[in-house]
Amino acid sequence: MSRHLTTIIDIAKQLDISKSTVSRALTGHPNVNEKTRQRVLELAEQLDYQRNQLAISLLTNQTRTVGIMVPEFISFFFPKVIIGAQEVLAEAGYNVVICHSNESYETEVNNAKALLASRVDGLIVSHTKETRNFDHFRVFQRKGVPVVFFNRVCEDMNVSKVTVDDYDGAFKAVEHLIQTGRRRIAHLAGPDSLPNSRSRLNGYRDALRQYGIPEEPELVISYDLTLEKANIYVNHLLNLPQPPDALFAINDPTAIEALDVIKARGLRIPDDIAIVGFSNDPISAHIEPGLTTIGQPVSEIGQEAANLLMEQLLDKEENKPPRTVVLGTQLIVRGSTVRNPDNRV
Amino acid sequence: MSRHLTTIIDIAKQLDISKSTVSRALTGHPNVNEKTRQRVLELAEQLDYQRNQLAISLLTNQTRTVGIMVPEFISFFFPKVIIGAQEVLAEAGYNVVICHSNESYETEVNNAKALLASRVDGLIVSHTKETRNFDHFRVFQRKGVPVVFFNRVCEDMNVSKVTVDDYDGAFKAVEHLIQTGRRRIAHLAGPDSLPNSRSRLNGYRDALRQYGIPEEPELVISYDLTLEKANIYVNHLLNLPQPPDALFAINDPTAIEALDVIKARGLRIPDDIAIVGFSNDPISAHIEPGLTTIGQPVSEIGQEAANLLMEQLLDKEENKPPRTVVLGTQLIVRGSTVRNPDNRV
DNA sequence: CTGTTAGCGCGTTCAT
DNA sequence: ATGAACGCGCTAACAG
Repeated sequence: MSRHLTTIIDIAKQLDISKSTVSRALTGHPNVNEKTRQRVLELAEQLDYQRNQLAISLLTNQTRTVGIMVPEFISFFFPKVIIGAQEVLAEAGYNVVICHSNESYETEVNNAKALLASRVDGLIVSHTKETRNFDHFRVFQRKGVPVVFFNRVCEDMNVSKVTVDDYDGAFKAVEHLIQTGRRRIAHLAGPDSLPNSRSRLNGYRDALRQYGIPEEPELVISYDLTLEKANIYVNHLLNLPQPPDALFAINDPTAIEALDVIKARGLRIPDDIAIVGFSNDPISAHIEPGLTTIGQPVSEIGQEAANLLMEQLLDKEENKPPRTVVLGTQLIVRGSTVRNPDNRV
Repeated sequence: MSRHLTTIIDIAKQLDISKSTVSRALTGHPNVNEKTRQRVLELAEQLDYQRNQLAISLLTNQTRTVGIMVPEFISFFFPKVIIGAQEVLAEAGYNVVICHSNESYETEVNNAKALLASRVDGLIVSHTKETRNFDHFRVFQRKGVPVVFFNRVCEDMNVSKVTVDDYDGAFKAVEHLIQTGRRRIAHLAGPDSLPNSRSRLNGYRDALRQYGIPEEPELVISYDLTLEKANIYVNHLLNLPQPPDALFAINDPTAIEALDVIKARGLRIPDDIAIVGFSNDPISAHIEPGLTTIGQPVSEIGQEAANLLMEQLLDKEENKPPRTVVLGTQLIVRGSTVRNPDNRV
């Protein structure tokens, strides 16, 4: 296994011409004899010639590759965002390198280093729930590699961002619970470190306030987004002297875990307790009862992120200021909040 | 934004030493004065120096990067395989580039070219359902870049492969249906082009045969794995003069679609018709009733694939022959086949 | 211990 | 229309 791949020099030698000519023929340069070009192209084909992207990147100082880093990609959300971004990026001739940090700050830092070392032209990222320090992302900025955050965004960095209106989504979710008659509405919130979980908490609070319902501190629990903890806290809420009559969960997996716990305890949904999630995970439409949730335009998040990145990539010189795009959400009503939902989606 | 990243030459100039010394200091070469090393390390830190992986790869003719290409990654399966592979690969110091071909042959070919151009050291791949021609993978082989197939494997290529025992899994699924009293067992099969769908079909057939149940051709339908078609064919089966009393679906999404159709028609599961899927998708445990299915060791598939690749990567010289690893499956009984499943997983 | 030189594969001047 | 020479950033071989 010699592992020597054909280079333009090999082709040049065999054809007894210079490598410059081969290079020109291959890249479609106008100044090259049509017959020579044919011979080069033929031999290249015959020899399985593949241009070495490494050499070109080294030469041009751009890889036409962008990195996408996500905290996980088991749930449907991040893969779908990635696909959305990839559509736009591929269209523009960019390759994509996908990394996942596994919700680990350390892995995130390492991935960032690897991405920088491999000289990506740009970075699209949603950080881990552990991330407090963003220096590993600031390096990109400092080196002129544009960064776009989505979903989980660093508020302190002056870069483009894509989010959904988490505040509004949460508000709509809680408003829906209130309008269907609930008064003791619990909220399983995410870690305080994530801006979107703070926004959702604010939406929850403001909805209660607007409808004149006092907030009960014992009904609001922040947790680390693991299902084990979700299980514990749902049980805790149900064991309260005055248990809640509704639960607004930070995301669908949490809501589904809650639903399982509640069903296992023999309570009826939505009669005894109603549940709303966030994100419209595909599972939500399939469970019994269906989960009322807040839908987000997932692919669009990816597309927008890619667009914002392209904006920075193309206007290298003009120094376009970063932009933030906030996308809308949608209340999707299913059986976990009303008996006969009409718009079962 | 100058986009000039610090190089060892910059450091060398500022310290008035040669770039070789800088290189040595940075890579931990023993032959370098400890004081010089300190000065270099300090300045490098201060200047945000990041080694240019491109240059090193060009030089060493290896990128320490492996490509993983999958047909899709919305379902849980492929992401989980990727994570499994990544664990092993990261441990061995390899980076991973993830591509998805979106079940499109054309995209697959393009991805393969890009991966080759960016000089990955190896490739782990599961091909699209459209793929009939494997020349774009053979190029890797020819160039000495090891390839490992998993899940959907090319039978004609002499490379390492990881699969599960699809035949045995299907056999167990159908046997379970027979043992719980079903006789008219339909099978929604995958496209004939996929070896694993052929194996599952064979398992189905042999189970029937072994239990003396004649195969009814009208009960076996091959289709393209899209949910639209699944919907159509399930309805078709139910409209048969003698509808089936059980359905073995090629995978869980298909089974879940069938389950929805069957419930919508007011039939009782498992009394009127039983359903078994394949792959143990997380959704399966959450739907009503739970879906009986065949579990596969998903992360292990990824880990094994990575191991087989490493084997080829390390023994470049010795020319180790490719190996095929076949992993076992597990019948997981839930409510879609028996009223009170005891081992609800 | 350190500096010099060569070369990885390619595109791009600048000549011819 | 073609060739020679240079350089992208780095490591390694060879001299000191």
